[in-house]
Amino acid sequence: MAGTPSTGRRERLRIETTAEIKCTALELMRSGGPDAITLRAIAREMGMTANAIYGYFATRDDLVTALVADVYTALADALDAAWAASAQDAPARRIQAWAHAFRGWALANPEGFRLIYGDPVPGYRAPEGGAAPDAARRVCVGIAALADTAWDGAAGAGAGAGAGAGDGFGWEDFDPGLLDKVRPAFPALPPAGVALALRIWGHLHGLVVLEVYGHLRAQTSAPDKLFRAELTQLTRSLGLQD
Amino acid sequence: MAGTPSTGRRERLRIETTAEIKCTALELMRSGGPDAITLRAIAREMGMTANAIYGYFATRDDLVTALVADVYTALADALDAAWAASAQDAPARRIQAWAHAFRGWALANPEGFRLIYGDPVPGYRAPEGGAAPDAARRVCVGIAALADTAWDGAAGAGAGAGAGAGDGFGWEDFDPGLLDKVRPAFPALPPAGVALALRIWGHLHGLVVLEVYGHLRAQTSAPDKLFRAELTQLTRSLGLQD
DNA sequence: GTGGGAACTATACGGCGTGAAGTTTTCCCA
DNA sequence: TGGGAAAACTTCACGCCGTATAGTTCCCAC
Repeated sequence: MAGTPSTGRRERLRIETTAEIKCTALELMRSGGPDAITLRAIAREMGMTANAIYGYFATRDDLVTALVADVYTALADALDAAWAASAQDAPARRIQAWAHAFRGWALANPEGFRLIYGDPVPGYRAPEGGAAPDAARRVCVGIAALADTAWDGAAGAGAGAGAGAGDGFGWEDFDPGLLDKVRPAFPALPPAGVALALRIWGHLHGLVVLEVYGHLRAQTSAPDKLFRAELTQLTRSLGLQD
Repeated sequence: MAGTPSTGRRERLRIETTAEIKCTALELMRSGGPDAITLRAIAREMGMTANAIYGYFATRDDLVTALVADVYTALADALDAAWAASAQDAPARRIQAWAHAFRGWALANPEGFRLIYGDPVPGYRAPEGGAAPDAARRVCVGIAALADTAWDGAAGAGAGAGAGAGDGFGWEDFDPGLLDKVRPAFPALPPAGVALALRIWGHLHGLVVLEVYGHLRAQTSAPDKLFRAELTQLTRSLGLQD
């Protein structure tokens, strides 16, 4: 009832204010794009002075970094949830469910998508470590699960077709931090499978980013049909029955 | 000798100054990213006042629009040149040459790539018409040429595999302005072929944009190998001999 | 109840896009 | 050849931004 007794009123307030700052920033982003994330605007919204925020984030970029981490984590959560929800389905359906969740999230949160994958805000450069790379790896592991499912569920020849272009890959081609998560989870997945995962990532990301940034809409009025065709072709090339 | 007599000294100077503004802006972009494109910085570099630029571009966004058009045109030129240079090669090699030209241009001009395909500059929103959409369509037509080559050079079954996922597309699914250029140039290409072109665009764009924005490098140390594998798989799935 | 530290404000600096007004330069025509 | 219009450019101003510094207020532990 008393909550964690180790945290006094002081730190609780601090945590709440920190959360409010991030929440306000996300609201501003949703209504005005990532560019609207402004210390002064946040402070205005919260009835504070811009400088007060410096008590919670050393710099504007630190705040943006925290937002990226939060949003990226939300995306990873959504993808994991979609994956888990389709646990009973056939491999092809699972992959399609995951991909639709990806596109759906991006279209529902275009500003968040730009924040994560685009140039978030004027001079922002992402720092080295932190929570955002973790979320990125979670997404990659999720795609590796797709690849593993394909490897598993495909006829031998089918998997060969999907992997055929992956010859020549070795574990040394990939980030150790990624492999630390991928290899234990999917022991049967060879290096070529990880390469396949990254290529699938590229396929889906490409179509979605073109759509979110409006480049696709200029050429076609049916991006959803295009995406569906892409998925059909993807599962087919992986040798999966749909 | 006298040049075009219809243009007096006045307009010639005007054109030169306009070019110098754009050139200076591109230099700033190359050295400091798209964010460095600043009226004041350009003016400083040129020994002028920031407001003087308003005599040439009504607004900063207008300048950015002009830059986007120029850079996009340069990209389209590079791609067309690569395509023309491989005219004697087999379809698979031509497609690979085009794709490598695309990735190569992006890696050589990452700032330009971000300018075209990302969030160029704080609050910038692309206008409706103009030269940039033209260049975009040129690129799309180039990819349609890829698809047409595949349609042409592939065995019937192979083309069927590539197009299999394209069933259900009609001409009404695509931008009339795009079709105006594509259909006369490639009369044999069905709607599914245009869909295939857009999907190929998505594939390549996805991998390249992930690489340019650093998301791929975090997961693999061999993005070039990945891209090559992608192309091998692409030509294979199109039923082309490499 | 008092000292210390955390939270916050006030003020300031330089940089940004942009508008209004004023000044200089250039060109064209009477 | 001179005068007036137009173009090119500068100056000043406004409100926005991130951020540094210094000062103020208030809560909590001793």
